[in-house]
Amino acid sequence: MMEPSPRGETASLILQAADEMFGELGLDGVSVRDVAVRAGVNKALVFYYFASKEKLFEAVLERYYEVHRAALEASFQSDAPLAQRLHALVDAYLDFIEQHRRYPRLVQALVVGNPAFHPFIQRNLEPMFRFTEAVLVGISPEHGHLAARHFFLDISAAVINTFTYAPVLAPMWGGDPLAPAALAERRQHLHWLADALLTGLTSATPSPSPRGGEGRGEG
Amino acid sequence: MMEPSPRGETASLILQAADEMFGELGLDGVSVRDVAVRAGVNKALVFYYFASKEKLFEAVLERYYEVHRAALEASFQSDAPLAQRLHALVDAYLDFIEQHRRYPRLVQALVVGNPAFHPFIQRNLEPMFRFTEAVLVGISPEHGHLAARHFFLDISAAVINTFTYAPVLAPMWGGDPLAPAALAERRQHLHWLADALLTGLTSATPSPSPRGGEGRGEG
DNA sequence: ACCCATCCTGACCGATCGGTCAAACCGACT
DNA sequence: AGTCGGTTTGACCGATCGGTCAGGATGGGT
Repeated sequence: MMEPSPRGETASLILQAADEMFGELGLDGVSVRDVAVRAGVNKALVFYYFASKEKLFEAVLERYYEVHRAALEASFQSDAPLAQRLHALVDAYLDFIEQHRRYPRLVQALVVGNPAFHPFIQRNLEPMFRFTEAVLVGISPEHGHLAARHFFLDISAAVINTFTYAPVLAPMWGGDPLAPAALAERRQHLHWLADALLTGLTSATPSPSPRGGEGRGEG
Repeated sequence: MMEPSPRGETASLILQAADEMFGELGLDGVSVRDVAVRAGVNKALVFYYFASKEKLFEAVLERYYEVHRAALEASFQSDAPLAQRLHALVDAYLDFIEQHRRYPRLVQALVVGNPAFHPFIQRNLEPMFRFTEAVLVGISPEHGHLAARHFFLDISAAVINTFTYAPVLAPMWGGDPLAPAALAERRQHLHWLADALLTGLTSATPSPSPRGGEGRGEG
């Protein structure tokens, strides 16, 4: 180990350390000192390469967002049947998170955290939103309670909360919800969920209220 | 309302201030000094009534959990049709959060935050989990990808993420997703979602794979 | 040799944090 | 009058935080 740090890699050492620590302990759970120590690097170097702790955090996230976006787009085949495209979308999401377990905690913490990050999140989330929206174009109405945006929210919530809630759900789940077998079952369920939504959508008659007497309208 | 003072007047002043501030800025975004100032009270009094900042945070959450649990249970009518019971459950969840807008941010931040809180969350979440599970008993198999636990996760995720993601979704949503009209639409969608899941469940044949060739099976 | 830009260091800063403490306050009871 | 328990105060603590700075190394170009 005479030359542990090949030149020019300092920034990525810091980025990697920040990735690991932020993903486990959150933005406020980690100090710049911690990151520097983990990276085996002087603390001042963190500020040399990244303007601030927040910028470092964003740099970590930006990397994830890029890969995530690419994974979603790669799953897209415009000529495949709709159900298959939806399954592919769910799989792409699941696969990506399985390979980047720290990602969901990072984004979730970011969303409920400092509002100063919201523009950053929006900038990165919007492409994925538009993309998922496009999959349902033609099948889902543009407005109303069956619009694509609702399904984007349903599905991404079901996927991401699988991971963020896993640690607290474990006792009720009867074992770790992120164990391979449990995760495979969850994937199966999410496929089933996509099918159920699709069936509901395609068989939906234009008649507005399928069931009587529970209109709760706007307040 | 939300329970009177647990002890004297001062303690509930602190609790109320902590509620407001934690709900907006999270555990780490608020200092004990901030809470004391907001409550118009000496900082040392916070530690006099609550052992630590974390205990104060838990006290805030515990109050919410109690009301939430009560709201869910109140929505339960064992003799009503299943679909109606599910709608009532969704409505109870939505109504509760609408009336306590800070709650979802609090729990979400708690889940992705310090793991030391996990036992606390589990203690409070489990009753609601068991309760929701009971609604589907008989209709949902005990094991496998259609077990009740999956639906608990799907629905609670769809409901809670409606609120936690609202601020970042606004630009894509075309307006505030928490505006009364948007929220009413979301409620309609969630009812539709519950119906779609129920339809899928009741019409499900015992045959395991409804569609060929994409088994990603258990690992 | 010199320069210069990049990379790196360790010491340092002011601010803020959660938490403690001894003392003071205060109404009720004897 | 005294005193006693619950309540309140302000000063204080050590630790840690994000961030800065002056200057030391290093290496390639001239």
